[in-house]
Amino acid sequence: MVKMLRRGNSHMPDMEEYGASSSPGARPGLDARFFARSVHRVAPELIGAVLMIDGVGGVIVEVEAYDHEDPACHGFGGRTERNAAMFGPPGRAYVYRSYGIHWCLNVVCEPEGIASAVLIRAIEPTLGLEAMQARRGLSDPRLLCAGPGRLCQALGITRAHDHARLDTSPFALLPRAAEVPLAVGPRIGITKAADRPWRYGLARSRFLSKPFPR
DNA sequence: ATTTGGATTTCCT
DNA sequence: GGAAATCCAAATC
Repeated sequence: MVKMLRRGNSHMPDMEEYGASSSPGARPGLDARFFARSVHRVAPELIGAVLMIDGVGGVIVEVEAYDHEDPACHGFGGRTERNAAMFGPPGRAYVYRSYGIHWCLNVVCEPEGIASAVLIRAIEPTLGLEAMQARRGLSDPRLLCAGPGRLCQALGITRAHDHARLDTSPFALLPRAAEVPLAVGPRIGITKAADRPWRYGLARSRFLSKPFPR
């Protein structure tokens, strides 16, 4: 399924309103106010945004939403040491260890105390390609950041970034510049609440972790 | 093209 | 002890 995301409508303020972390001459980044809303509104708006760490990164092409009433959400069963960031302020990173091997990056949403987050699942690598290729031991751009574990390896994201703000150094997060064709479908790799269509992607992108069913 | 097993942390029963 | 928001390579269809 493909539809166009509109930039502004009567229910939702324009994304330009949310920028606060501006520096002279730079487009304002997405800050805590942008993320202090329903995770189901935030997630699709992240498609097309640019994520960087120390200048390395690219365009977000795939995310998934996890809300506080969602059995698949890590915060659903209450706070633990691992998921503590999900219960903290919005706009921060929640980084967890997946299958004992990989790191996965989320951005915390909703007002503080409501455990929800957007899992960043894939980006199109555009900035600092050589750094990403070196960390991944791969050259094929299509495989560099196509998956939550892969993109964390490419960007050098680890537990050290858990709780970090995404609107200040070393991170930067810029809103998408224009409308994007959006794909929607069920989330990947979960067993609980697997039917909920809360995976969003840039339609027909070659940099997705998997194509969207059509 | 699709399936399988191994690597290994964190949390829950 | 076992499952999990994963990835990779090897084997088999």
